[in-house]
Amino acid sequence: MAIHKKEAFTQTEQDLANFAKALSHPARIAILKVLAQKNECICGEIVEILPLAQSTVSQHLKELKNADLIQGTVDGPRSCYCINWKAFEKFSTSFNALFTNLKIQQSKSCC
Amino acid sequence: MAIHKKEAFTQTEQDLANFAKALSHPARIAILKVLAQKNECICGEIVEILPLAQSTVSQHLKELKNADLIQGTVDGPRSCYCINWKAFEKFSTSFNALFTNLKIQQSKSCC
DNA sequence: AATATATATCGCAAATATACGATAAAGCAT
DNA sequence: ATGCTTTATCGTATATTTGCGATATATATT
Repeated sequence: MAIHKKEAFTQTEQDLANFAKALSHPARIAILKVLAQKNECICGEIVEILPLAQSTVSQHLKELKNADLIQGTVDGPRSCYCINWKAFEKFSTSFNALFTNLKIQQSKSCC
Repeated sequence: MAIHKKEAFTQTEQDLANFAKALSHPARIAILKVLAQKNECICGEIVEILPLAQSTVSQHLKELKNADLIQGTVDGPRSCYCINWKAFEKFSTSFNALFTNLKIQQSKSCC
C-alpha cells in the first residue's frame, strides 16, 4: 500500500481497532485466558500450554504488552506476566459502548 | 511463516479472533457506525464519508461480509449494505462473555 | 444502441503479521 | 568462573493486509 490511512479516523475508532487487533489472534486470546486463570503467570508455563514455539509466544506476549493489555515483571531469569486490568477494563468498556451504540439504532435497518 | 497454527486453538478462540480481526481496522468500525445510523446504506454514501478510495471501501465491505457481520443486497446498479444483527448479537455476546470470564478471576492476579 | 452511473474485481506495490530456529542476555547453581 | 535455565531478540521465509488505479460488469437513462 502507499501510506497508512488509519490516522484519518477518529481516535476512538483507532483505539478500538488497536484493541481488536490485539485480540485478533487465537493465541493471544488463549494467553489472556491463561493469565486470568493462573496465579503464577510465568512465560514458560504459557509456552508449554500453547502449541507454538517459545519465540513465537514471546512475540505474542510482546504484542499484548505493546497494546497495554498485559504487564511483565522480571523474576530472576523468568518473566512474570499478568493482565493490566485497568487498561483491560477501559478497553472492554469502550467495546461494550460501541456494541450498545450500534444496537440502539437496530430498528432502522433497511435490509 | 511456515504454516498457520490457528487451527490448533479452540473453535471459540478462533471465532472470537476472527470477529476481532473484522473490527481491527478503524475503517471497518467507521463503516459499522455508518450502517447503524443510516436507513439507506448505499455503498456510495460510505465511500463519500470515508477517506478512502472506492475500491478500498469495497474491499473492507467484502471483509465485513466474509466475517458475516454485514449483508449486501443488490438494488439496481447500487449495493445496499446493512448490519447482520443476528450474527452481530452472537459475536458481541461471545465477546462480553470472554470479558466477563477473564474478569471473574481478577483478584488472583499476581502482579 | 450508446452513454452514464455504481460497484466489484484484478493487478500491483508496500507494509505487517505469523512462525520458527539460532543466538544473545541475564540470572542462578555448582 | 563455568555451566544451566529462562526469555528476548535477530534473521529469515512466507502469508496476509492495506491501498489504489484500472478495468469489468451490471443496471439505468436517453
